Amino acid sequence: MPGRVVVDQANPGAHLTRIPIPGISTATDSSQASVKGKVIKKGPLVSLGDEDFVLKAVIEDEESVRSSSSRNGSINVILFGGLAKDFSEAVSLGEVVVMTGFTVGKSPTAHKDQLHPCNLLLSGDDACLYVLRSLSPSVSPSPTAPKRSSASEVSKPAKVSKYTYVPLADLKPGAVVNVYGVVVFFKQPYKTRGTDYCSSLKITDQSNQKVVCTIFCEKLEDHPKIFQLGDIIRMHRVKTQAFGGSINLLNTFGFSVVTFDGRPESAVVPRTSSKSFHFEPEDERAVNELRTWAAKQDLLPTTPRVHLSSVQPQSYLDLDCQLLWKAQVDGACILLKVWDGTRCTHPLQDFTVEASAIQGPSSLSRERSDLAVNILVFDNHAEIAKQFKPGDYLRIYNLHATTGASSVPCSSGGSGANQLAFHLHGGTSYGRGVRVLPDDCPAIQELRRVMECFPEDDIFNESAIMEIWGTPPETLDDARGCCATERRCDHALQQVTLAEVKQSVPGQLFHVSAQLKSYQPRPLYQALKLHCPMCRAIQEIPDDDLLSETFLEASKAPGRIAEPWLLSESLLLPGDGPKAPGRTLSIHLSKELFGERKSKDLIYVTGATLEDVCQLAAAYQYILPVMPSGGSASLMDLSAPFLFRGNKRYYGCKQCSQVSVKELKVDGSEEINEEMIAEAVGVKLLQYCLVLKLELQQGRDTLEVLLWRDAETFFQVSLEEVAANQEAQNKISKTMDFLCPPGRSIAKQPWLDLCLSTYTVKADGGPNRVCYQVCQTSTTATPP
DNA sequence: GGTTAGGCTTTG
Repeated sequence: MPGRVVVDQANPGAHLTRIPIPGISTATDSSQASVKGKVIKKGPLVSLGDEDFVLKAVIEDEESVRSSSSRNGSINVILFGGLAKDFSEAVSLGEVVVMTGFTVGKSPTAHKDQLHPCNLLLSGDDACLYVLRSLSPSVSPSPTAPKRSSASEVSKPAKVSKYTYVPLADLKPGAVVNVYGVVVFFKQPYKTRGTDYCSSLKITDQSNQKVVCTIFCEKLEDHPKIFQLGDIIRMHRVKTQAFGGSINLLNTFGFSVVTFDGRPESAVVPRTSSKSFHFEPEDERAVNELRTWAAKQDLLPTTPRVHLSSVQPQSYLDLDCQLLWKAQVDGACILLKVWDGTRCTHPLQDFTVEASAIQGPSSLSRERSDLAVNILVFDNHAEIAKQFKPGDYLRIYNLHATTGASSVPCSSGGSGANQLAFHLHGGTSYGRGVRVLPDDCPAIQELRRVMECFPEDDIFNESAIMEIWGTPPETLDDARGCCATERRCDHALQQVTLAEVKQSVPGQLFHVSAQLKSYQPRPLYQALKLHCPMCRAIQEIPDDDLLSETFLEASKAPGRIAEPWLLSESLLLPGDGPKAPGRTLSIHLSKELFGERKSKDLIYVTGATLEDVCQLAAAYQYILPVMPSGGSASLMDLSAPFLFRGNKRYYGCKQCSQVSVKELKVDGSEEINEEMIAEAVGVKLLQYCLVLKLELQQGRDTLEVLLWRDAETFFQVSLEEVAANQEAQNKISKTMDFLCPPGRSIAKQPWLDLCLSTYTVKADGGPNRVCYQVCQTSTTATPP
């Protein structure tokens, strides 16, 4: 059947010349050729509308992979039309296919994906793809079981899988083996005294033997991704070791690990950070066999998932929740504010933390703050929690719901003997730990369904951002490689089309590949703005002309500053004709700082122009412009920066600051910083943010998305640096020129691999709006 | 081609 995918046909394309993948070139006479390979990548089915589809896959020449290190052993295959659709439905990763009737093209992505310089295009009636499928391959863990092959298997007799898996009861000391198992105990990776993190787990299999495994890896991402008891784990190259009368497993050279959800009904999705891993249809069967077996055993403690609404005092529980904000309490303790969409019915212990110590939106909607609880995370877990970001979904293992007075530094004391507090104690006993769960994992989907009943809060004020521009717009062909950006998230999501993103229910994450058609604002520097973490207002950065005027106005303020804690010195600067009369510039030094030999750290200035301040900033660390107000020092209008440090300018929020210039108290050893100064003068510091509107294009479809919350990750720059120096600004504009080159056709532009979040913005009065945002994505290519 | 840990509740 031409133009279709054919399963189970004996010896397909036998009348044609089989060309090994490395041997393919644009000179190949494709009408007389067939190509065979194993599917090692399978892209999403991309709809072009009208029952037209395209799909990209990568196949690997198994012979050449085995025999040489040739880079040309893997080739991109682009399937069109019904063939793409059939392939998407009928062919699995790891299966071997034979193709005929293809044409050979030049691969536009060869320099990026390092694959074969050509690609194979399958379209039209001549194209045909055959799947070679064994009818009953053996995946018995026993290495001795022979493998039966179906008549459709064209390649020689049955080949034995590259990997054999040893039943846990058959382990002998002093061997390197591959194993499959069900996880019956685990600890999240924890830091050892050595150089590595250690994962400690216990697994079992159909042989009923329980075996302890210890995995040492320096990088957290190389550790087994175990989320819950019952997960299935496959390990390659672990060594057996006798310890305490039993056999343990330890990772060794070339170690690799893949894990799977353990529930029989769930899809077999490998969890791994390794880019190329061995996965055959037999693996899927092995996972399913273990799942079915495990389900019939009484292996796991049947701890139901505990929601905050069903927490019992003095108990230990595992909790799935979302992080709203966090605050460092002291060196060994972090406070996490979390919620799970349910209400804890017990009275809760309260904590107070400085607003400035909070990372994330400290002002939550009523609904959310009613449901949110505090979790104190100690010691080793506090170290891990430092990496968490507001919005992360967390699973906390062996969380202690405790009552009784707490004496942690942030406890606001009070009556409290019956008040409930959540502690994640230090140490790893009983698997105590915490990890971020990927957004697409079933437990998180369930959590989201509950949470969706409560209005969306965001780290920034979304409507403020949407006011800056209008509403998002509307409107595929081609398949391709990538890419000028890469995703930094660890969501195991398939790529989808822009159309699918638009059709989705908000509150989800997607992986897409698209080009950048246009972006705003132009000029680019207008994208840099100021943002208040407290009231979430966003404002423009004033230009120097405006600032000069503000400074000039302030310099005209009458009177003197006579603060008892200041030493003042005035300079009479000569004028330059009637238009530029003489003026007085005063410099004030704090007596305490002078006594602490920190007189160069901070000076207060009066009567200075913007140029004066910039000049003084070269000689002093911090410059704080002030003006007289009834004998005391007062700050200038907060539309101007209230503080300067070198090229850096610090602004305060007009709405949230309660300005009053007080003496800065320092202890001798402490370094002065902008937070301390801001606090001394009652200023709530504004933060720099970058807000870009990107128009993504995927064939004929486009989608407008925002980039702001993760702009620093995207451009890999600090926005404070961008605000202060030209070099950092150039980095951003060069990157944008590279992603969206002026005057170049879209066909020649690079592709971007992106992680997108979708969410609803509550507009005042108007209908709710769905917005899209680029998150956890970084540019990879450095523009020339 | 090599140390770490080797399950079993903090003491906030």
